Amino acid sequence: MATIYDVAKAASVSPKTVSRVLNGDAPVGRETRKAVEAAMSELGYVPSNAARMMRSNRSGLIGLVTGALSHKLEPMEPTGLPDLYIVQGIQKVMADSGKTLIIADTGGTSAKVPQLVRTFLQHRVEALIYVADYHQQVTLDTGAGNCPVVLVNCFDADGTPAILPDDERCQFDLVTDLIRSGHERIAYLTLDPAMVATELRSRGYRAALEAAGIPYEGALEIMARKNVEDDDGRLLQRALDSVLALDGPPTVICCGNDEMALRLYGLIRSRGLRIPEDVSVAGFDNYRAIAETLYPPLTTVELPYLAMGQRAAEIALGMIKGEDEQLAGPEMVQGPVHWRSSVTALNSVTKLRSN
Amino acid sequence: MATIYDVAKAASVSPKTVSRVLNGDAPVGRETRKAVEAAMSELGYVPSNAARMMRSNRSGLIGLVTGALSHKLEPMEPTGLPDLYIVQGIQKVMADSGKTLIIADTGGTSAKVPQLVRTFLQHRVEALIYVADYHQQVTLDTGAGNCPVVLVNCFDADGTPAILPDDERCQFDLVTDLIRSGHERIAYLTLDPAMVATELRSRGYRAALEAAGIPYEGALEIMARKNVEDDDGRLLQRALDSVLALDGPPTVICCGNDEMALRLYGLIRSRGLRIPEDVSVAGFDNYRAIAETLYPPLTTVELPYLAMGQRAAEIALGMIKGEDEQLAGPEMVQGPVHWRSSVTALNSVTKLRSN
DNA sequence: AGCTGCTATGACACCGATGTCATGACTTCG
DNA sequence: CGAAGTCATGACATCGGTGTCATAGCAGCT
Repeated sequence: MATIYDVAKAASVSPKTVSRVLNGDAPVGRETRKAVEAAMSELGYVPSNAARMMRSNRSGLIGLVTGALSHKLEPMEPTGLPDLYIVQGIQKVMADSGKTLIIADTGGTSAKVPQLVRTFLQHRVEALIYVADYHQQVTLDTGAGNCPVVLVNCFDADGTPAILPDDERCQFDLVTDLIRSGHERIAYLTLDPAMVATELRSRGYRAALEAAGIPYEGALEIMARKNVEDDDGRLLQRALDSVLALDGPPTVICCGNDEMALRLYGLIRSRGLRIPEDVSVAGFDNYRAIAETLYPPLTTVELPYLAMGQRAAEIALGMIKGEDEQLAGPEMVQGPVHWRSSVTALNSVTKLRSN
Repeated sequence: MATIYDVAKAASVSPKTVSRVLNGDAPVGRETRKAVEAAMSELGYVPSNAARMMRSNRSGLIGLVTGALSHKLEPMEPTGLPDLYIVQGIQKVMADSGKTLIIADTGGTSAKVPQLVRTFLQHRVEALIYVADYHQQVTLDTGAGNCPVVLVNCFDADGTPAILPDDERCQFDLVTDLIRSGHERIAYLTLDPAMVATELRSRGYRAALEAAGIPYEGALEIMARKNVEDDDGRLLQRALDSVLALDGPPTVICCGNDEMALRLYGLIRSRGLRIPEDVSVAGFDNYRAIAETLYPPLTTVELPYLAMGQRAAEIALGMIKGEDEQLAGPEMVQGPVHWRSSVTALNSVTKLRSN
């Protein structure tokens, strides 16, 4: 591979002059510049980042640790593919600011993390971003670096800067919209209560009811999914039958996520009911392959994974520049409700929030 | 950040000895080694890959260009998220062999590719892998490098090593299994014929019929999806009605992909038909969030994206080592049929291929 | 004793860029 | 016309490791 010296020789100038042409940090004569540029393209010269980095101490690299790419191998992924959207958001912001992303995957075992972090430090990454596959608490061993760290979709006990989805607020918004459109009997089939998100969304559900003056009824909120292998949908069936058998059956059923809603479509129809004429359905996640493809399309709320990634990247960039933004705790991000035809309006509301 | 010199001073040895401890390329005295190791952990020393790379000319980096992370922003992605599985497969193999992946995203515009490749070359990647988001022909401007290149899910005119899904064979296997289970009237609702995969799968469909001695009937193979924005499912409705209205209606309907099958479930039921009692349905892709969640679960064929990624990574590693595997043309990879209950067996076949 | 061979270690150059300083030619101004 | 300032360029050191070669100490053999 051609070096700056080869170019210099070919153009009959000093290496330093070639450097100046490359970086434009000092004036270079018109003729000289031309000669150098000709020599560079002639030799197919590409500057070496390694050498450049040695002097400047700036790698231009951002390290990203994630389970995103591999957790889908597991049979029991709790949610969907949110982390991929997060990665996408990060990638976009970083690319726009000239940084290059290096990505490592935990492969599901967090034991590999220290090793991965070490590799990143060897490459002298300017910041480290850790993306979890679902909202959770983590204990990250950053390997004693003064390297900026940002957590996404997770948080730790040390107050490390973190970006989190506002599960509570999202569920609150969704349920509030349902209420506005005239629903009062609102069932909520939840995910595994061991998950942080489940608890938070539950709070949002209850808060929305309370805000509207609708009494909370325990029989309408049922756990319908456990993160264990032998749950092949029986929990969901039982939960559905349970709410349908109530004296005042729900007019709308909220699901823990869009996959559950997809399953529920089948179950509801196999009981001879129509969606949304007999019962409305709402999801969570805006997993578009499902929500937009289902018939009728699914009303759901979007967790703003892309935005979370972008925000995390911005914070990381800020920390690199030394702007001590002092994110004391986690920063919450919320997303819009997507109103689709799986929910009927029971009243004649003229205009719903339609973002 | 501590350097090898700091460590040397702290341990009262020469830098070279520290280097020897790090790499184990020459004998070091027991006491000396201990002292050096103590000094290293004391100072939190992490070797600089940049400096190391300068002498060895080995970056340990593999460049990956993809549209994977961003194409889902587009409203009209042709298939699903196959490329993510490919990336996952690559990542796994590379991590196992000690390479670090650096990933860049085209953001949907292939115009950015040369720029991205340049950045990779600056980082002196040892190989370049290009992953397309769906089976297609590309013209990749590798920027005049002698850097090994592997294409995945795409191919070019120059015979660059490429890994491709064997669409034809997969569709052939699926249809053959349908025939074995007693089906003879097999409809096939295809994707946009402008896509390479559509043509190949069509061939597989016809070949399977021919192999079984079943005459091909044009009315049973209908284009049901165009990659244009204004197709909101009307094509699919028309296609369905068209095959159902035939004199000999199909006993099973094959779909261009699992998303189409998901849509079809709704349409079939809205016409009062049951799945699979009245008509069976088969998909393509094994998009698990759909295929496994649908009720009844969807019979489909898996495109082995993960395996494709792994194979591509292995080939890239081989090329780095100089093993001129001389992949003249593209290498085809196939995947298994997943037999699920969306298809009834019309005869009493004792055992089906059940991989 | 003298030679060979092995172990443990250090001195020094080098990889490919860039920062610092020096230099020569030329312009501008008092 | 000489001093000061700008422009264009080059010499040289330096970043943090590693490859090459030299060297000192010591055991084993003849």
